[in-house]
Amino acid sequence: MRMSHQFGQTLREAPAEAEVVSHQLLVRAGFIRQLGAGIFSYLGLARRSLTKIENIMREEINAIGGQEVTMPVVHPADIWKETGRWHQIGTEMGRLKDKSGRDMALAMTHEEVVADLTRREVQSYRQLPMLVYHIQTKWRDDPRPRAGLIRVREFTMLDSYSLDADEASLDRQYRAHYQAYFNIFNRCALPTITVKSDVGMMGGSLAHEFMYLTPIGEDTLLLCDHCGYAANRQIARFRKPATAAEAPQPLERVATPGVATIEALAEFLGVPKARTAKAVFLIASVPQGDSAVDRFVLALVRGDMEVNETKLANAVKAKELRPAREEEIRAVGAVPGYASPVGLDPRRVLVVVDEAIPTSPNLVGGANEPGYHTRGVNYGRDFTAAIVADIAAAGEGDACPVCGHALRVSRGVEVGNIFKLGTRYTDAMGATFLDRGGSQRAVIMGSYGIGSGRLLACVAEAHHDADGLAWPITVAPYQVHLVLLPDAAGQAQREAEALYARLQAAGVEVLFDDRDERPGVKFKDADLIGLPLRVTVSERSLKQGGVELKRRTAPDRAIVPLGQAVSRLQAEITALYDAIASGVGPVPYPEAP
RNA sequence: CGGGGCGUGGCUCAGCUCGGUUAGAGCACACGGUUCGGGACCGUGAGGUCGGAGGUUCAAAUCCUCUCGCCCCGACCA
Repeated sequence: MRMSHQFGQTLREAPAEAEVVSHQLLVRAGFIRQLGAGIFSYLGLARRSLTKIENIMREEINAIGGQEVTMPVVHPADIWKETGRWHQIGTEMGRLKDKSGRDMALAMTHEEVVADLTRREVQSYRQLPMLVYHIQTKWRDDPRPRAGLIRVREFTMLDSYSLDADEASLDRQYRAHYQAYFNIFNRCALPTITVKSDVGMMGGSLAHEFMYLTPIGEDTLLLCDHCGYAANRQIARFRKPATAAEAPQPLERVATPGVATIEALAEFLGVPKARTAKAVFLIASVPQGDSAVDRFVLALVRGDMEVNETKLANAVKAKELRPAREEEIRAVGAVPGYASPVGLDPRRVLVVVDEAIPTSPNLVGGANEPGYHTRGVNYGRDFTAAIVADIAAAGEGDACPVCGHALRVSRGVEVGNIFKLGTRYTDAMGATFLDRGGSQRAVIMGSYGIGSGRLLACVAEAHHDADGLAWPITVAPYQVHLVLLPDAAGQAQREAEALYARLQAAGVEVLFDDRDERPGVKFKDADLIGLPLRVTVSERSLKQGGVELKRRTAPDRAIVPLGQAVSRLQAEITALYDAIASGVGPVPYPEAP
C-alpha cells in the first residue's frame, strides 16, 4: 500500500473526547473514525488488523471443530419472544418494525438463531456434538459507551455455539474453548487471565471471563496470588471472619441519637463493626411470566461487610435492582439509618440475609425508630429471613475462599467469555433430539464470545509507547513500513520502488511511505502507526551500503545491503512470529469449584 | 436513567462573564520560494449556517427558552 493514496490521514492531536490511550492512538494513526456514540468506522489499517485477528480466531475455532456460518443481524422478534428475552431485556435491545409493522430486533447475540437452526437441523444424537460459529456484527444499545473501541454499541464479535447431547460432551467443548481462547489471546500478544463470572442475561451454569488486566478496565476482579483463585467481584466469594460464639443476650433498646451509620454506631457503642448488622433497602424487579413485579427487599449483612448487588440479584432472582427511595422505606415501617428486619411484616418485605448473619450472635441493629438501636439481635430468635445466601461483596484483603490468603483487587477489561448455557434456549424453542434410547431431549448449548474491536483496542493498550503504537506482528496491519527519503539524483526513489516491488513479490506486507513529506514527518508517522519493522531508503543509507532496518520496539538500526534486504526482512518477520508462537501453549484448566 | 462538562473551518483551541466593525490563532490543506534523517521556514490563498430552533434587542458566537449531539462520573456487557 502506498501511503500517498492511503484513505485516512494521521493527526498530530487526538480529538478532545478521546481519553484512553488506545482511543487516542487509533484515531491519531488513522485506524478508526467515530460516527456517533459507540459507533465507529474502521479504516484500512484497522480493517487489516481486524482481519488478522479474525483469521486467528478462525484458525483456533476451526481447530476445535468449529464450522463457520453467518447468521443474520436483523431478527424477527418472534424467536426472542419464544425465549422470553424480548421482554426480559430492556432498552439495550435495538427494536424496529418492518414495513408491515412486525416487531424486529437487531442482533445482540445469537442464541435464539442457533436454537432455531438447531431445531430444524438436528434430530439425532448421532449428529452431535457440533460447533458452529460466526464473526458478525452485534448491536447493544449500551447505556454508556466509552473509551473508544473498548465499549461501543455496534461491534463485531466472534461467537461460537456448542451443541451437545450430554454434560460430559459440553464440558469437553467448554474446555476446548478455554484453551482455544488462550491461544487466540496469546497469538495476539495480549496477556489475559480467566476469572469465574456471573452468568448474567445469558443464564446457564458456569462461566469464565477472559480479562486483560488494566486500570482502565471496568470490571473489578479478586485475585489470590497464593492459590490462583480469580473471580469477578460480582460473584467473588471469600471467607468471612467468624465472630465468637456466645449465649444469646436479651434484646435491649439503646438510645443512639444522631448515629445513623455503621462507623458511627460502632464507635458510639464501642463495639466492633462485625458486631453490628447493616440493612440495605432495594427494589427488585422480579420476572413473572411476560412481565415483572417489584419486590421490596431488605438485605442484611454484618457491619464489616458490604452488599454485593449481583449476588443479591441472583439470590432473589431479580433482573434489576435499584436502591429504595426514602418514602418507600418508611412505607414498610422502617427508618433509614435505624433499620432492622426485627418486627417488619414479611408479607411486605423480602428479607434476605447474608450467610454470616445466622452465625453471628448478639448483633446491634436498628430499632426502626429514629435515634434508637437494639442490642442482642439474634437470627432465628428475633427474626428470620426468606432467603439466607452469600450476598456480601469481597474486597481487598478479604480471605481467599480456597486457601485463606489475602485477596488482591485488580481492574480488567473483559475481552472474552465462555458460558455453559445448558438447555435454557433449546428447551424454550423446542430444539430436541432423540437420544440413544429413543427418548426426546433438549440439545445442550454453550456459547463463547470475543469482541474483535475490543481485542484490537486492548492490544493497542498493551503495545504502545510515547511515540505511538507498537503492534505485535500477528496483529500489525502491515509487517514492514518502507520509508523513502528522496534524494536529488533519484537513486533512493528507484531503489525504494524496486524494493517495494520485490517485497510484495516475496509476499511481505508493506506500507510504502512514498509521500512528498519531510523525513521528520515520515518517521513520526511510522512510529505512530507502529508497524513492527521499518526500512529506510535514503541517500545516506545507500552511501552506507544499503537500507536501514529498525524494529519498532528497539532503538538499534542496522544497514542491510540492498541485495539482502528481502531475505533479511523475511528472517526478521519469521523471528517475530516465532517469538509470539513461543508464548502459545497449553494452559491448565482450573478444576477447583 | 441520575450527576457534571463541552458544542466556534478537517484537528486543537481563543473570543462568551461585560452583546457592538469584515469571528481569530496554531496544526492540517492549495500555490510559489527556500529547505530536506525525527512533526521546517517565508509569502499568498481557500475553508466557518459559531450544533439546531425560537425568543429578547437597534444589534446575538456572546443573554433567555427549548432541542439535538458528544464526553466524563455512577447502575449494565464482548
